[in-house]
This record gives sequence, structure tokens and C-alpha cells, in this order.
Amino acid sequence: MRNAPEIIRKAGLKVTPVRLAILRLLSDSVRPLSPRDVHDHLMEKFGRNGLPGVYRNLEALAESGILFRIPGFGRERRYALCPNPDNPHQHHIICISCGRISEIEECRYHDGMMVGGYRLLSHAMQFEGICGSCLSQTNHTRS
Amino acid sequence: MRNAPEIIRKAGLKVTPVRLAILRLLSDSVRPLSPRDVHDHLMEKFGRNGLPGVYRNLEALAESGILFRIPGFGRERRYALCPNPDNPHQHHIICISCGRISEIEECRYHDGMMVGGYRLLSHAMQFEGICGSCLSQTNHTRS
DNA sequence: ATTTTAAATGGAAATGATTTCCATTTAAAA
DNA sequence: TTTTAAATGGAAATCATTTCCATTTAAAAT
Repeated sequence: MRNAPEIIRKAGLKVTPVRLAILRLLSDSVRPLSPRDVHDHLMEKFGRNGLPGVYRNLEALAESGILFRIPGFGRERRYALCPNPDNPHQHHIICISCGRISEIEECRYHDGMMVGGYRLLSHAMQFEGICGSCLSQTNHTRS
Repeated sequence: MRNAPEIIRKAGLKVTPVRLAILRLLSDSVRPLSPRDVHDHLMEKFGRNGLPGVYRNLEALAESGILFRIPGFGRERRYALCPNPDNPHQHHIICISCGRISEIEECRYHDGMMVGGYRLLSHAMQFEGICGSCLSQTNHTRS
């Protein structure tokens, strides 16, 4: 993570130990984390930590484009560091084996365009697969 | 809805009044419904109805490809009748004004193909927009 | 038509994620 | 250093979803 304090400040948020720890944690994690994961980590690190704060922070950071939300991943939310916060156009693929997530570039949709008679306002895509490294480890040649 | 009893039977499920009512309800609704919506309807219709049954039925019908789940629509699940249960390749766009959902045909992905170094196992897309009829009613010319 | 059986149902209670409330603390502006 | 709005944490509330279990019922077998 390049410059966490500045990133937080730019988002109009105060730079707090909790937020720094959250960004550091997510930056060290190859897979998206749930509020509970984050809370567990903060409890270890600080001895105490409130779940409501975790939810507020994750949501605030996601709102600012620093994190993004992975929807429909079990029943709990998951968040990951946005690989490229400047590019508003992000879709990701998750490895169901190791949890790694990567960005997918190509996308022909952009909000505002017409799609099937609708004016598109937002779009999201979720891909699940087996990443290259997991593919080579076991024989996932066919699903 | 063409032939609800047969559709249910083909799915390997028993034909029950509750299931017929659920399919009829969803078939009459232009927008996807939550378990709670369905439960409310069944309470009105039958005087009594158990939430667990609603969850089980919606999930079973979705599992059979008769319904599909709309993820990430607020915090509760929503289900809608599958416009084309034979086509396994379905993506939908929802009108945020009236709730209408329509199918989107074109999709270049198919499970099993390689995407960004991953072997694709599943993919989902969600689109939100304003449908043609809502567009013409108010001036949604620009979002 | 009757019996049989596995599936479906509904009510109460449990679970688990997320949120609200509120008093206290703290980052950062003045 | 003072001030102030934002951030925090704990307890309790909320809300969707699930579990458990006894009862009912669709439909297969007789």
C-alpha cells in the first residue's frame, strides 16, 4: 500500500489507527475479507474494537472508491482493496480455490448507454474461477 | 404461466397449492419479489403460511431453474420467474423505477473458458437502468 | 378406493449479520 | 492549547434467514 494516510485524507476521512490497520490488513490479503475477518484482526491488534466501527469504516472506504464490495459471496459482505482506484470501471474474478481476486479489463458496457431498451445506470459483474497458480498446482484441467 | 403443475413436476417437486400460488404470484409480478413479499401474499391467500416454507420453496424452484435469484438488491433476496428456463445463459437488467426486469441476450462469456488467466467456473452480471416505458413517462433523458 | 411413505408445511425459537443508540475519545482545524 | 466535528466501542435492537420438530399432504403402491 503506497501511502495510506494520504489516501484516507483524500477521501475526506480522518486518519486513524483503525483505518490504517484496515488498509494494511486488506493490502496484505490476497482475498477479500468480511467485516468479521477485519474485526478479528483489529481485536488481536488493539485488544478491543467495535463491530459497528468496522462496518462504518468498510462502507466509508468503499464509498470513496478505496475498497470495493464483493456481493453475493456467501451471506456476508466482503471487501477488498481496489487494485486501481482511478479506474471507475472494474470487474473482478475470484479464485474459488485460494480466494485471490484479479481485475478484468475488457468490458463493453458503460453507464448511460442504451442496453436492451433500457438506459443503463449501473452494472456489475462477478466471475468465479480457478486462478493460474491453483490450476497448475492440482489438475483442474476440467471443472 | 403456461403449465405450472407440469413445470413443478418436471423439477421433481410435488405439486402443492403453495407452490402453485408462488408461481402464479411471480408470474403476475413484473418485478422480482422477496421472500417476505411472497409470504405476505400467501398469508392473505391461505390465512396462514410459514416463512421457512417460503424460503425452502423459493430456493428449490431457483435450484431447478424455474426462478432465478437477484443478488445484491438491498439486503434481502429477490426472486423472479425465469423468462426462459431452457436457456442457461441469462443476465438481466432491472428498471430501478418500476422494478421490471428483462433478459439480456448478448454475453461473450461461457463457463469453462479462460478469462484473464483463470478458468471460468461461473459468472453473473447485474444491470440496473430505466426501462423504455419509464423513460417515456418522465424525462429521464439524462441520469 | 385405501394404504403407505417420503416430501412439504407451519410455528416457535435460534442464529447471525448488520444497525441503532449513545456516551466517550480523538484527529485535526482554529 | 482550545475547540469541534468526526470516530470509536459497547450494549442492545433489528431483520433476514435457518433449524428443529411435530403435523399434514401429495402421490406412489396396493
